[in-house]
Amino acid sequence: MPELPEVETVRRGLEGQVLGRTIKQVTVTYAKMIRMDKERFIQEVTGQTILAVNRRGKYLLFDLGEVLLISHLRMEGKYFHYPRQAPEDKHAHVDFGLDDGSHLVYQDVRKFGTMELVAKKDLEAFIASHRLGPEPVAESFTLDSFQAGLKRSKKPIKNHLLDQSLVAGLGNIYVDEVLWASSLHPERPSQSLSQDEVIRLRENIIRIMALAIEKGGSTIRTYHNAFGENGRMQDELKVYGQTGQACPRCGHPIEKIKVGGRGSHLCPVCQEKNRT
DNA sequence: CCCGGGGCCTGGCCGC
DNA sequence: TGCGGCCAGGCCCCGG
Repeated sequence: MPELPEVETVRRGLEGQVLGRTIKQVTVTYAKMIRMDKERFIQEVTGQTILAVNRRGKYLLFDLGEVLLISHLRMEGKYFHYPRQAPEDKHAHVDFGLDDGSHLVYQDVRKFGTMELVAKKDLEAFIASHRLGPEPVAESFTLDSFQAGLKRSKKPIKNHLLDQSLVAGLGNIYVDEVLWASSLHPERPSQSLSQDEVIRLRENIIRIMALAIEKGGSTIRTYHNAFGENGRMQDELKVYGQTGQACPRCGHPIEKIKVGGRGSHLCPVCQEKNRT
């Protein structure tokens, strides 16, 4: 489940392998993941050079000059880069043949990932239409806008952080981690947070996302080697996947509950629900 | 407007 | 052992 740190790790890997390469040929074997006409996608991508590999939230942005190829890995999407022909793989859905004879392959067991082309000038509109909040860095993710967004909503804080609108990039793992670090119960209504709690939460989001990027992301369930799957952040996780283990802060066993239909790990003592 | 639930997918796991 | 059923989960869409 790639979240922002894992996508950033993938981005860095891709940058090292395909930057400056020209796409000579594209093969799409699962058309539904291309969110536009498949033939038009192939036609527009073929012959373009990868000028940069950027990222916004959990989206990868391949800069092809006039257009951006926007790729979302969703749950299990992965990129593989082969120096020659790619091996047969029933989970490989898109194959980009590059001008040095190498192949960049998108592989996705669950077929949830998406690819689309967006004109570079329409990037801001794309971001706005997807209600994508700021990157979780201090300069972009301001206390004022975060606080204002929380004040307007009764939504449980966990659901609110997952919807990407207040801040981009958090998924189920890192939301559980930042809420634990902030001693906040995931079901606390957004608007019930005190100013001190909002300040702490924001700082923990910025800190934990930066740490996770530095650690190369988390490797939770490895099926194969791929970009971004050599992470070390899993060793730093305090609550995610730690059901029954002692809370590192108070020693009470970590519990797993459902919040908004999602598995949520928490310490019921440190993250008491009925607090200010 | 908000919220909840279903759909998209498939492999792994559980229980019988 | 085999198999049915359920779960995981980001995001979108629909209905209330």
